[in-house]
Amino acid sequence: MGKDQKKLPLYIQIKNKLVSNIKEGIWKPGDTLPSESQLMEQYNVSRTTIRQAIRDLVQNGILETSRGAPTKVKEIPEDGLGNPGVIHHEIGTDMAVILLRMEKSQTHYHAKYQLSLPETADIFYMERLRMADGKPIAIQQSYLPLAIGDVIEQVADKKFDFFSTLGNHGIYHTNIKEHVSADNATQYEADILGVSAGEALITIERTTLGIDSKPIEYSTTKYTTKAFKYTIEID
Amino acid sequence: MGKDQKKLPLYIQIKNKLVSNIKEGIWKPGDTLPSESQLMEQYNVSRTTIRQAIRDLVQNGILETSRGAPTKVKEIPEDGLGNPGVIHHEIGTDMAVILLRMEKSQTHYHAKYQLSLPETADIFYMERLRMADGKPIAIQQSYLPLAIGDVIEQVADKKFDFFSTLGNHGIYHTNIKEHVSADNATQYEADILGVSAGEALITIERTTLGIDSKPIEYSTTKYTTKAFKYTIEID
DNA sequence: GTGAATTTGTTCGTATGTATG
DNA sequence: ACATACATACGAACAAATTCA
Repeated sequence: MGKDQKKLPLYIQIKNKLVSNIKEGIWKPGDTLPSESQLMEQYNVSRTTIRQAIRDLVQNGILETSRGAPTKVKEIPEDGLGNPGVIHHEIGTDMAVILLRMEKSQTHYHAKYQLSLPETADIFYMERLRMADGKPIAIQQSYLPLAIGDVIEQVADKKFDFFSTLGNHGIYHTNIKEHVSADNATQYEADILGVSAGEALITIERTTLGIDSKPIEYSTTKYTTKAFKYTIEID
Repeated sequence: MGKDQKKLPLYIQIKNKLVSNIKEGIWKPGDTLPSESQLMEQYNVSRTTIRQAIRDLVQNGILETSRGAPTKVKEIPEDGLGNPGVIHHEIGTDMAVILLRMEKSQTHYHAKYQLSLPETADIFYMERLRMADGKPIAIQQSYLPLAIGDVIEQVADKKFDFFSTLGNHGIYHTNIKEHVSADNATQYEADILGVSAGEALITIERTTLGIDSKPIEYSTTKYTTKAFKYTIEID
């Protein structure tokens, strides 16, 4: 790790140490952190400093505090993105996913650009059909760096949403950028999704950054409008 | 104002007082606040308390601080929503708006519900065509409480985005909820927007809350996909 | 279920660092 | 260069919620 830490404010240094502990899996989602007094001793700083670091991380959605109870590493909600403010809601009760294609590829240059990977790099590619109650609701194409792909390869056909899996491996996301657009379904898409050709679909193009600000996922998902709600709430 | 303030934490009370000053126009966007020491004297609290109140409001996007310089009321960016994270980008250089309809109405019960208004209340209704470089890009229907409507009535056919106007009248928004969906254009919409019937449109349904958590705007906007980008970024 | 210990939340005071004007 | 303003950091005390013997 960079030793430029020396010039950074103390509370930032503490913040980095806490995040490291989470990234290295020493503290997992749901785990409780040492109390503020213990952290004061451990890092030899005042309570003010500890609290400021923790406050920032709570604000970042990494930690969770409540009066009287120990501070916890925030759980990644199952089948949720865990990104405060944006709510994807796929409508249905029995959610499943069908793996259409999965490969390590050298093409997909467009995706490599989004993932800040060199053109020579291999990339993990995945096409999946998202289902609700036995009916298709979306086609999703995901592109991942190989290191990340290895982690979710085993759950690609099981986990509806794989961010929780990543979290369990200490891979967190701090920044998500989504671009929303609308398209008319092609005949191919219409056939797969069971709608009429030309029907309006919602397309979501997503780039997810990890804690170190490097991309960990790029995906394009086309949803049928009937089974999908997209809501943004900002405070 | 409610006198339940007595039981609230001091810094919350301070926060409310600061917000009041802004809402009442005593401090306008761009104005500088009194220094922290002055506020300490004025409200007879410690610097910690003042700073905690200010920190919250900075986080809320109401205030703006920088080292060495006085704290300011944040400006509302012209033609921007000012809501960190969500970026609407209407593509074009010469933006204009055409007022199609404007009235005080007693119907539109659906909108009254969204605005938390009683069914007996009058409502301000407005339908506008948003243009870029002389070509239509969206149809927008806005519903506002009468008090708000009066403020923007004079600029309805001039201001492309009226949030800055509201800000100048001390009306701020702190919470925005948007629902994004896709529709196929009806013949009527297609004619107005100059596209083919059935073409995919992006529909954005928006509810905006003021500082006091009461709705100040509800709108539905249908965009052509060619001239509109919707991006969300969350940290 | 009670009560004591623990833990986070709020608030004061003070001192020093650093950027602005 | 200087005064002013916000940023960081220390220490201390009490309040309020939770946890656990």
